[in-house]
Amino acid sequence: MVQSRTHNCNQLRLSDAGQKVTIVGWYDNMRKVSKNLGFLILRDFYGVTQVVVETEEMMAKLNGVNNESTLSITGTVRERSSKNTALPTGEIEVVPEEIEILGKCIYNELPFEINRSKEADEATRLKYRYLDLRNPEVKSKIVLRSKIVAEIRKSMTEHDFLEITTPILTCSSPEGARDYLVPSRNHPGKFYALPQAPQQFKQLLMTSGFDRYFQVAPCFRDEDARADRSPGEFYQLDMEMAFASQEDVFAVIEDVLPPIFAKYGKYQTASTAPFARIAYKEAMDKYGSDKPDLRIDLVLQDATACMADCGFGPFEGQTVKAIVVDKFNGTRKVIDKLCADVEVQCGHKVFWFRLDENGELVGGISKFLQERKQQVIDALGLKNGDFVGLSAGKLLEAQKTAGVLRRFLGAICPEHMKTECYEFCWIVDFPMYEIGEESGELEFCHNPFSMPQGGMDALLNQEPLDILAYQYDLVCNGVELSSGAVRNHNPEIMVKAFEMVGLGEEDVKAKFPAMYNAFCYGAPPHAGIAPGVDRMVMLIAGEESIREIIPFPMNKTAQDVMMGAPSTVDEKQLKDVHIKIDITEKDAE
RNA sequence: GGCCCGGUGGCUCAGUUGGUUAGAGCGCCGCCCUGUCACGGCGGAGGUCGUGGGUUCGAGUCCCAUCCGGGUCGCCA
Repeated sequence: MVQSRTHNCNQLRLSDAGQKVTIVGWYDNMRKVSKNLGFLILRDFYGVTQVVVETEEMMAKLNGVNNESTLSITGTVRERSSKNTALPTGEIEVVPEEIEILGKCIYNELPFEINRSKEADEATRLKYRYLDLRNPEVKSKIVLRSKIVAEIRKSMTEHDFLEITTPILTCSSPEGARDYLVPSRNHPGKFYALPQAPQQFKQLLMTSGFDRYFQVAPCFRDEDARADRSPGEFYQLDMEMAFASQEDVFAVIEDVLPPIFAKYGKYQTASTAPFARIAYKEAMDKYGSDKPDLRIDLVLQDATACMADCGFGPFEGQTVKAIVVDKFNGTRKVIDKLCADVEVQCGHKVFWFRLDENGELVGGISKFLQERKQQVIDALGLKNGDFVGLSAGKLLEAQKTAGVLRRFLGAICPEHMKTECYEFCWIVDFPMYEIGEESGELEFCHNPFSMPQGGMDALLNQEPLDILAYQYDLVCNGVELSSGAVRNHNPEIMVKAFEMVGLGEEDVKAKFPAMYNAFCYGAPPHAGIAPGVDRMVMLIAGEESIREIIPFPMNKTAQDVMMGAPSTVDEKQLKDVHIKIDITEKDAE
């Protein structure tokens, strides 16, 4: 019978000296200083404790025991003769009387050293994730995630929201991302789908009379991964409020999130209510992005007029955007790298020149501007020493390119970027419709369920491209955390909104039957949002890769290399669900 | 699917213009060491240089193809 532990490995202090204790944990390592003297470090979830092995008998018990085996050690706490102030338990050690091996590690060499697992190849880390997670530094991010999620639940509950779960097996939705499909045994040829988000269910909850709903909701989308986007599945803080406006939603988020960011974050300060509200159009114009990083104080200017017909080919007939940067003295090498980085990132070239300390236009494209020097200086408000970065193209292209340039400039100009804080903002007033790039026809810009600003009147009387939606994004430090909207709860306006893009009542009914029908029975106006939990934890933890904050992440190609998913299944299983595998030669390659 | 970066002992990486026997740190194994805490000292094992083909007297290095990993664009209403 194993003696149960009396203390964890981060608990014993000098005041415990003389006590008989039992501690358990992993054999972290042993510093062996002589034949019969060694210092064994025992590690558990809570910390480490030193065990001094100083007898032949105890040393013999550890002979042949590999690192990472689990041990139970019973002994007496003793004051150390040489203390380690860096450790909470550094003033004491345990003198063992009994050593029991609880779980052998049969390998004397591991895929990577536990305390340096973050340096190992990522595929290896994922395959041996259970070893990777033994690294206290890696484990701490999962602990952090747990604390953040607990705090979110607590705060949402205090704001009178109810956590309600919604189905994981539901039906495929006709728009959006690719679905994960689940074949049905009882209904041959039919499929469930895993929800891309609980969108329709939460709106149905509102229609059912629930007033404030939230859920830490798993969402499934079969799309390719990014550093900040896990493939397959992710979590949202999904919430919805009945009889609520855009401002009601903002108020809840502005109350719930900043304290959590400030409490657990890498940075201790976060925006307070109210967050900046920036219209979509203004964001594109000033920041060249619909997810601007407000820590950077640089803004875009329009330089189309003052660059017109200057003879520089790439500007010919294009919109030109400029970013003026003072106190930037990057060398030619730094500027070249900046331009190259932007081009790699967005595929478009950027250009530059400088107004030097003597008031001369120098560098980059300056020779095209000498004749109109004063005009350029006046138009852009240049001072001696200013650097000017430029982008060109159709309006949106020029804006986006300059937006990327702005981000890179922020990263290399410490004077222009606050780093130790979380800057939130709302992007509001998204257009309801846009002209589709491929179709050339009017399409929904975002979510077809959003309420157009001005309601039916706007749909009937405004230019379609001028109609704005009650649609908003939450952005923090240049990361899009969430989209949300005031929903369209009025079946008539919904049908009209669909008619604008060449669809009609039948399409609404076909695509969203439950929601459409429900709204015909008296629906409350409602609004909501769903900030991504993974991205929030990533920002709070200050991690660059989303895999660091997910307990068991998949790799870039949506495989779980530890479990071997996805995997083949046997014929019987396929037969049960009426599935025949049809792999073409091309697929098999 | 496009583009970029990478793949060399268990781990991290170096490897010059193509040139003899492919190196280092960590880890592992053995011996020594009575207060270590990134312990130290001495010795040792461990490599088809992702895979296949080509150029060459000679390829880790050059060329072609391919696989794998990461990043990015597309995609993610």
